[in-house]
Amino acid sequence: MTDFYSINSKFYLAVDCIIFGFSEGELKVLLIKRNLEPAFGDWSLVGGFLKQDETLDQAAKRILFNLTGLDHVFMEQLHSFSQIDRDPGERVISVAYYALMKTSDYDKKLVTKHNAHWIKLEEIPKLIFDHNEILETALMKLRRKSGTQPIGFELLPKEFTLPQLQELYEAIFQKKFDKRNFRKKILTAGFLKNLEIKDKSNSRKGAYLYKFDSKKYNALVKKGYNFSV
Amino acid sequence: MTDFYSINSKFYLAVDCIIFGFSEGELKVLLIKRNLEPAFGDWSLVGGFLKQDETLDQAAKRILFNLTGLDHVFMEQLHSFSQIDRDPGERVISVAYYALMKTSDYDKKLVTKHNAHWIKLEEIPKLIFDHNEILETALMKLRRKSGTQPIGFELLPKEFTLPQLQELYEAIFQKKFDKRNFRKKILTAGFLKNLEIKDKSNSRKGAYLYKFDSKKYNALVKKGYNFSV
DNA sequence: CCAAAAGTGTTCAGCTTACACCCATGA
DNA sequence: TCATGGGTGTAAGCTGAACACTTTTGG
Repeated sequence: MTDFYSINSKFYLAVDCIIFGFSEGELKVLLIKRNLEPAFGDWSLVGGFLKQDETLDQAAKRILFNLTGLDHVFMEQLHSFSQIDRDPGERVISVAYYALMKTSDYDKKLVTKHNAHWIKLEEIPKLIFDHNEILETALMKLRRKSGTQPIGFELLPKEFTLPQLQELYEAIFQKKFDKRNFRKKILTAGFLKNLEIKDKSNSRKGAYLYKFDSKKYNALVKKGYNFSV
Repeated sequence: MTDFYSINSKFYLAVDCIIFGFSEGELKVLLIKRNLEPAFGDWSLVGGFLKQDETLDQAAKRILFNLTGLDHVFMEQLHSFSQIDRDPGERVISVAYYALMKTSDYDKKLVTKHNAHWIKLEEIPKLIFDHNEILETALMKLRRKSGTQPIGFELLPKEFTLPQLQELYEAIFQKKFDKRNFRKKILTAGFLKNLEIKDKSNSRKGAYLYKFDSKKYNALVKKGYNFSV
């Protein structure tokens, strides 16, 4: 029985995570400056190896949790990378995941311990192996997906203002939107709830805080609605 | 050096292919009725194991070529499936690929030898392992992607008629389109070339043959065009 | 001459885009 | 009172959806 399998090769499986965040009006990625071999001192994505008793999804969750202390983060499988020499040490297949998180609530001690840093998209350094390519793939996916599904909200705090939301979409798509049109589209869609509280941290006048109402959104989707910016 | 890696586990990596075709107005999938162990007699996707000296893309190409004798088929990585017991014999991670091909030009001897059959979407049998789930994922991807990129043309012969094209999109999206609106949208897009030849195999009047002009299409895409039905 | 499929235009509604000024407030 | 960011409406153009009849031709 096992013979059928054992004529085949086995491979190391890495899980690498592209962790996106948004703060100070900028899209950022959580990157590691490695403090262990191999490639000591080089920059890389957050990653680890798949274990026998876990699925890829579980491995990705474990890796994210170990670094940030966060559970229940938006996370999705991206693509598997298998260039033969992508890791010069050994043949390793990497399954990439991307995550969207709120930069406010993660465990800073853990992140410091792993020597991880939030790096702006425009300031991404050379990463080890094919990690720059993986990151590029993730970014394309984020753009494509943000255009049709409201995943952007995963990057904002639970309560956010419309100017913040617009800033986020402008960071994702790298272009400016018209304030009035943007608000109109978002608000007429009907899945944002105005909390009637003003956030004055950014202006004297203050901007209303809103909350994403996923129940209303899901009801819309069932009726055939498709979010797009 | 190798120590760093060797504390980790290795895994079998399968590559499973969902091969879509279109004929007689129906979307079909090429499935294998297994004539070898394990699971003799059961239905499955086309698949194989990754080898040491090839990438996943190469493995997928090899598997497709061995079955159909075709090279240069549209093919894309879909997703990796890693449920621990998905294959009850051994732990196997499966990387799925989907392919779109013209059902006209494949090597029928090879296909017969592997006991493969074109099965209509509505008549998919119970498949081994999680292959039904994989197929379902592929179908969703095909629908999503056909909505924004002209991949449907991969399923038609090089020269095709507009009624054929419409039939294809109706099969993919499982709904009828208005003939006039469909033609208008496709033709005004400008990447179809009328060959001024009529195909009379389907009607006395005959329908004009068209060709997909990928140069024109790529030029459009560069200008920001986005295909959608 | 007729059955069967191919081909063809117009109208209306809703959506997207472009565009400029007033509002509220703390310092 | 003023500087700063937040908030608001309307008109024009474009796109998507609905809808029915004529054309061609082999048998």
